[in-house]
Amino acid sequence: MKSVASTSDKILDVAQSLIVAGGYNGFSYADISDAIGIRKASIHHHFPAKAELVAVLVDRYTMQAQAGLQSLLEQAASPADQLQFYIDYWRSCIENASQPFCVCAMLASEMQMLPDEVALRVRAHFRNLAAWLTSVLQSGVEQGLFRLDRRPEEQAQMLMASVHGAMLSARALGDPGLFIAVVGPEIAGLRASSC
Amino acid sequence: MKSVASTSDKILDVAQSLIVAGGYNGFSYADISDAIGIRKASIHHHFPAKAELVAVLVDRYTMQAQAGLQSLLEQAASPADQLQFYIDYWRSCIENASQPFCVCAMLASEMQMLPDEVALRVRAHFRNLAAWLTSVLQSGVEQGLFRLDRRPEEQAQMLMASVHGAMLSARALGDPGLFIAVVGPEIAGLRASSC
DNA sequence: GTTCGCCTTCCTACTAGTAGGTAGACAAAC
DNA sequence: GTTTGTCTACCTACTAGTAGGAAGGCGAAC
Repeated sequence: MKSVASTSDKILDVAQSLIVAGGYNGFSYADISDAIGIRKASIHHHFPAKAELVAVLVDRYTMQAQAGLQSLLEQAASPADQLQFYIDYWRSCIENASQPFCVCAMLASEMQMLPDEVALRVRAHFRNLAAWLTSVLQSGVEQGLFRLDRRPEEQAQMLMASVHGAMLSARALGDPGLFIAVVGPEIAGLRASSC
Repeated sequence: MKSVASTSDKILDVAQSLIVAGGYNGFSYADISDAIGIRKASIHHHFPAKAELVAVLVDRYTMQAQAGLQSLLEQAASPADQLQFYIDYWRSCIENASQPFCVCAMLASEMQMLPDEVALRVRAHFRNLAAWLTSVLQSGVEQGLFRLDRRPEEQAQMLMASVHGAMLSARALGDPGLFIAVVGPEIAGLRASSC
């Protein structure tokens, strides 16, 4: 029994894929209107202002991401697997083009001209992701799976930057395989056997 | 004897800083008009269409970058120094906020909805930068300065991704120091003494 | 069990303002 | 005397957002 997505969910879904493609200024209420066959004014009924729509969208994205990362902690056996599943998730998103970029990475690039309510939430997502990576690396070190050159929080920032930079290169050069070509070696280098 | 910048150069300068802040859709002819005290129509005299303006801008940026990277090869003694000067350049750009992001990295994030003439040029810049980094790493290996885990071209892609990802993190978290905190260790890991 | 009022959702029709772009006049420079 | 650069004035299309109303669901009052 699959419940049909509500109108506001459909609006957020479309808006998200439009943001992934072109950022905050890269979509309009008219674009969403065309995509889901509803009038512009009806979208304003659900989300009075654009900044609010995107703020809700980022909240939803952050919560989904947090839930996904949490379930990775519970399902994947070791920190090494947790990291591997995380990048495998993005690899498949990029390779089947279902979501070829992180919404928050996209918005972060426009940080300087984002409404405050959106900028705040994007920043929170970066902090959450960095914290998750830090804890996974930390656990890996404690279990003797990883040998890090730096403190876990520094190494986590390096890894996060690699992931976002790899997404960007894959997009810039039109080569989805570039993502894993960049990120794969990066996590391989963290393994205890590397030195 | 310093020649005064021409109007078209001033237009490109302003457009560049606006793109760095908000991307292709983040600026308008009216914004440029306000910034340099000239009418919108006068900008259209120099650059009939927006896509053309940005294409010229990216051409100029790519040529400046190529010249800068070339002079780094000539001025810096060793490949290790060349790499160091390259990231020092970006560190200072980010820390004094003169240019806190790479124009082409910014545009690359919007690749999917860029006019063809712009997308083409952005992609070319990525290829140029990757090629430069590859040749520097290659030279470093030949001189026994670097020990790489991967082929130079792969390692160059990883380094480029790190640089762009570090810019993004610095911006997202509002912490300019994060750039060097991420990229510094990354190039330190390439040095022959690391293993 | 039907009428009443409220709420949700969507609609048509509109606003003020901004987008990129054009036409043509004018003045100075070559 | 033509080219170059700027201007005023304008255009069409699109932007986010608003006003006001129609259709239907739902629970309580009668």
